[in-house]
Amino acid sequence: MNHEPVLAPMLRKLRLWGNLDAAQEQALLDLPHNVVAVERNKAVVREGDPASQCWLVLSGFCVRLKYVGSGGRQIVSIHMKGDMVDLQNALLGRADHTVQTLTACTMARLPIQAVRRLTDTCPAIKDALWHDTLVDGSIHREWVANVGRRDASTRIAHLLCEFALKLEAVHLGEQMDYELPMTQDQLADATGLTPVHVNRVLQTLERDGLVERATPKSVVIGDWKRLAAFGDFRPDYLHLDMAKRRAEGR
Amino acid sequence: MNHEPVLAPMLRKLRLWGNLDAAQEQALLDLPHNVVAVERNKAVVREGDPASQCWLVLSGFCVRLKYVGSGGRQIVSIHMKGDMVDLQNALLGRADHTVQTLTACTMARLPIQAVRRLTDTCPAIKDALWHDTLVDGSIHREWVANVGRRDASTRIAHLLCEFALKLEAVHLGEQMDYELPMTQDQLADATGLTPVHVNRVLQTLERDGLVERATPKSVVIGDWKRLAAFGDFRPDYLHLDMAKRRAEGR
DNA sequence: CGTTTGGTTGACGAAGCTCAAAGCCGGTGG
DNA sequence: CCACCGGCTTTGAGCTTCGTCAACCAAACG
Repeated sequence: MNHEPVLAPMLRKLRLWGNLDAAQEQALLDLPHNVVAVERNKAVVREGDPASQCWLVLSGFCVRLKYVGSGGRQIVSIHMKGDMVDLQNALLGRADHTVQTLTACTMARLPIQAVRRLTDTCPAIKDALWHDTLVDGSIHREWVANVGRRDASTRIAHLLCEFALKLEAVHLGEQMDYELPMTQDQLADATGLTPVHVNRVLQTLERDGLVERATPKSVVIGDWKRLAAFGDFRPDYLHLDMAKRRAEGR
Repeated sequence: MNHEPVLAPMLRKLRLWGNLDAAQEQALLDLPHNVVAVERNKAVVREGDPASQCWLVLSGFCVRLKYVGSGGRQIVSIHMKGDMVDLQNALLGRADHTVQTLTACTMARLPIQAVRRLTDTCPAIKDALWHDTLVDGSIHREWVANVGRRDASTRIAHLLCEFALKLEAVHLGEQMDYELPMTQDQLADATGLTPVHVNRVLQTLERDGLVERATPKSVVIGDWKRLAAFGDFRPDYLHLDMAKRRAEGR
């Protein structure tokens, strides 16, 4: 059987943002890289580090996060297969946030100069990557609103919806029933809450029939429409056309 | 005397992000545009609208914000002279957030196709604009952390610091003493708090000698270092080199 | 089997929210 | 010049949501 190129997941993601011709796609796949196995809960980039590498997630899940003075941590985004998780840091030259794995991951490390060389010779690729960072920004804005203006249960429901939809976009299948790769501690760091409170909120969500949880980490969304409504989730900010269809469709 | 070109403030900002040669700078200044006077508290772009124009702030202040289901509003960023306040919406094609003035503003409206045409013919300009959107993303991440993980007074102090530093970057002067162009309502929308609570926090900040407020809106930062420490403000996320010097320097 | 990691529970406390009223301008019109 | 008005700020009292602390539990793993 025919092995898929290592960097194919990145390509699949970038295709969402624009059309690339065969030569451009090949150039992307030919980017120099090493594949690295990273264990769970490891920081691959630390806030403040000079950043010269760009990390691409091939399998597993990771997050970007920031520490605040009081010792708290705030997760600012969650990433999965195909995400170039550190393009921002690498292009800006110095990491303004930490990148950490949630689960064991396989990641590809691309030297940023090679990426730059490619974007400089190929405008379509530069556009795709730019677009990717723009969508990233849109998601950040939604998170500011989520954390700033929604109450705990709405906030968590919203996060569960976003995660489900992103999973689906990557796997190109239905993901209304998935494993959330985060502990309640980490969920708390993503929502600006306490682990204890996250625990209680999850219980009420379950009691209200909005999710089922066979094991602590498994999430089954019984009624997508109801959860999305409860979580004030309108997927436009993901700028995923597929997302839009789905949210209305089911 | 020699009139400055209308779009000069944009140029001044973009120069922070990279070197442009004279021809490139001229091309930017020559972008087609109309100048519009916008009164206070007017939305120039609404969430959900198709976005085909890009707005540039020439004078005054404006914000980007999102509405949530419960009726709340969350301001996601604050903008001033020289900021291309709607590049993100315009490039993504549909507005994922609202753009609204805080004060009366003069703004320039650029057709996004013209901007695209320019970036397509001139990679250096595309890079500068890309960089601008990347810094924007970095600021968003800091806001997620600010709103998610800092308590009310730290959060407000942080915002005051960010504002002071951005003012300074634009005006190229000292801005430890400025007019905050926001009501306490708006400050609340930017920090995810209630107006009432913002009011009380401002009073404690004043009582503790961290700021002085001759009139409600005027802010005088007596001791920059102390306010920055209190507000957990480390300016690296602004990716403004000047900012760094200043924060340590005084 | 112990140990570790994460989840669950309870009692209590505090930060911040709500509601409502009152004060304080700066502007406008009589 | 004064009275009124509207937008903003300030204050108070009571309440809710969420945080803290501390213990206990359950599954996973060596």
